[in-house]
Amino acid sequence: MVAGPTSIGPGKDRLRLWIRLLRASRTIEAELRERLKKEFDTTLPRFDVMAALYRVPEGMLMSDLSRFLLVSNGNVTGIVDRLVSEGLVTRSRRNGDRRTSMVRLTEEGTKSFAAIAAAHESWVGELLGNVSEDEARRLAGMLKSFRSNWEGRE
Amino acid sequence: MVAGPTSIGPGKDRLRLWIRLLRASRTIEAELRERLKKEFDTTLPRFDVMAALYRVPEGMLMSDLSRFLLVSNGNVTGIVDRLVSEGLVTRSRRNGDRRTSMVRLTEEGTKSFAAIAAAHESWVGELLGNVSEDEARRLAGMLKSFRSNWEGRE
DNA sequence: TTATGAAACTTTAAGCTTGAAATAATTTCC
DNA sequence: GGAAATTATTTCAAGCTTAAAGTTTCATAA
Repeated sequence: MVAGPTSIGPGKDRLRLWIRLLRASRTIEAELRERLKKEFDTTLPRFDVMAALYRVPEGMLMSDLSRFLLVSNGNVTGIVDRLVSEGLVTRSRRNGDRRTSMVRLTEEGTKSFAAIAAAHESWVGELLGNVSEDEARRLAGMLKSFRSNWEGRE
Repeated sequence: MVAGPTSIGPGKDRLRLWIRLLRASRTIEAELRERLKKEFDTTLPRFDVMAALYRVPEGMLMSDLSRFLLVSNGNVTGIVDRLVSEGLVTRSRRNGDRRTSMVRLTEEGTKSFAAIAAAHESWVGELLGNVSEDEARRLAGMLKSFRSNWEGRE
């Protein structure tokens, strides 16, 4: 998935683009993962969940999280389990529908996330440093169509 | 990692770019993974390893694979183990340095990969269909700097 | 009402992934 | 030559990930 095109032909440019896209995201992801671990003793999936919840103080359902983060249901269960056991989020099952549970950041989780997010943003700025802000805008525009249909805002 | 920016500020455009990049690659990766499973009963990591080996008939060392694919050493061990047990690759330890083993595609592995790669390339073309070939070239150019330093070719 | 189906979530098994520790072989340098 | 450092790889524990199967709850409608 990270190797070069195995043939030349009509789809060549798109294939090359895909490989570059993947290499770029893997490289950046690996660096962010390592720093999250070293600096904050946390992981990327935990960060993702907390980032999603941070935007929505009223909380999210498990299935919302799963859709938003583009990962499976069962996956979210495990990550939230660990976040709960660390006191960073809560599951509350006290609404009308007893199948669902609302997941929210705790106060500690909110505080903790704010600090991590600040570092995270500056890391991304650093890692994408060789992309000018202008170029970043253009690139982001081209990638817009891949934005999940689920989320209206950003 | 996939949520929107949590603040506005100087790094905003780069952060947005990173989030779009990540969403795009996760979306495409998920689709490719699913098709590889359904159509060829294989996985993305196995495909990656085979793609790397396909380009190099003389084979690669475990550590070459690890560097090239941007994954850890231990990871490659497991994937290659499974490919060996499926008869798709071989490990040969018969060169001068007895610490190393040369990993190669078997004849069956080569044949198998060629078929998968053809489908893979057309899938990528389809999934990136809304990016014109011209746009693909420009985007790929912008992402060039993330190409691993290790590989000279592509 | 009560069966039938759908929805939200969890569990499970298998595989992927990492970082760190362990093993084994080679190289370096005294 | 032999100790010490380096290199290549594997093993391990913990966590992430998926798809599929299972559980509980809700909604629909006969």
